[in-house]
Amino acid sequence: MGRKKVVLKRIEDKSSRQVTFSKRRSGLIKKARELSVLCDVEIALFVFSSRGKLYEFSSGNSLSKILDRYQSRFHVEMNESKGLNDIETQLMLESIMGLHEKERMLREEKKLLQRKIRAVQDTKDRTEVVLGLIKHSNNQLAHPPQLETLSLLP
Amino acid sequence: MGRKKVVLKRIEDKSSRQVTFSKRRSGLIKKARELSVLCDVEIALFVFSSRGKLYEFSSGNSLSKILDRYQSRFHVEMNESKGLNDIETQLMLESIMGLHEKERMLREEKKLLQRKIRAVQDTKDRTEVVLGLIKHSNNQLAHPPQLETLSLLP
DNA sequence: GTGCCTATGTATAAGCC
DNA sequence: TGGCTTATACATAGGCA
Repeated sequence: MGRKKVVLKRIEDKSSRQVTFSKRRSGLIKKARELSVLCDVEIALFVFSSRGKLYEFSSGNSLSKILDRYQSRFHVEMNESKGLNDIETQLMLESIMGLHEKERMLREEKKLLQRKIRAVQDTKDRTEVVLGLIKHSNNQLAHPPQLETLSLLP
Repeated sequence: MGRKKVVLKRIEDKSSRQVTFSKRRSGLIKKARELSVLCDVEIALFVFSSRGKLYEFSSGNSLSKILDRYQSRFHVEMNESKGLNDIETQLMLESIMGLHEKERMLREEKKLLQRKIRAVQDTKDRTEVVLGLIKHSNNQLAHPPQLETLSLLP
């Protein structure tokens, strides 16, 4: 799927290998998601970069429900100050908290972006209404509209 | 990739769903294998059919090695001496994984939204250029612009 | 269900910023 | 660096046997 036929062998050039990894990894995850949705099956996919970073996809219907339940129970336990004092466990907790915070912030950003889209769309719509009025008005007054430029409009 | 564009939604017809599952499952596994070879990375893929049958692919290293790596990403030792039992620790790790995935997906959504904003802004800009032309043209022809409506514009 | 066929939609190797 | 574009290779939906 590219300019050249690909040979199934480790790509030796580091840069090309990185680019291919990035492209194919996202393609693979996309296809995993499609398969899980189209065929209503559960899928778990783990991809580790050579530097150890993990990229994963999991459809987990039942799994995610279990996790949600687990997470809420987990927060309750936190509030009740159950004895979780092991240093590594603490680090893990902070990791979870940090991720929840990140998620919250990203959702905020998403809301703002969507609001912005609506705003821009609104002014665009109003502008087009005005254009419609102008066009109509020009026709009514039998002015041959010098407005071929209108064809520029989407 | 077929006679028709596919809609990302569960295929309701059982027979088609089964055929698609079979085709796409092998395609997915093939691509997972290609990625692992071309980019020299480790991959584990699990697909559960709706009847519970497991189809899996995992690159070179044994599954257990990959899972070990998955678990050790947060420097957590999976043993009884750490105060949490295996199930709880496992669930917590999976919870972290889920959050990472959420974060990734939110970032992607954000990118898409920003792209959308740019697109809408572009058509808006073009529309306003046209309006400018019209206004100019009307003035040139000494038509008192019946265009107070223009004040609606931002 | 199983396998091929082929038209068509997708993924992606290169290349250009 | 990462996005975007283009030409091509690939995957696969719908058919048919």
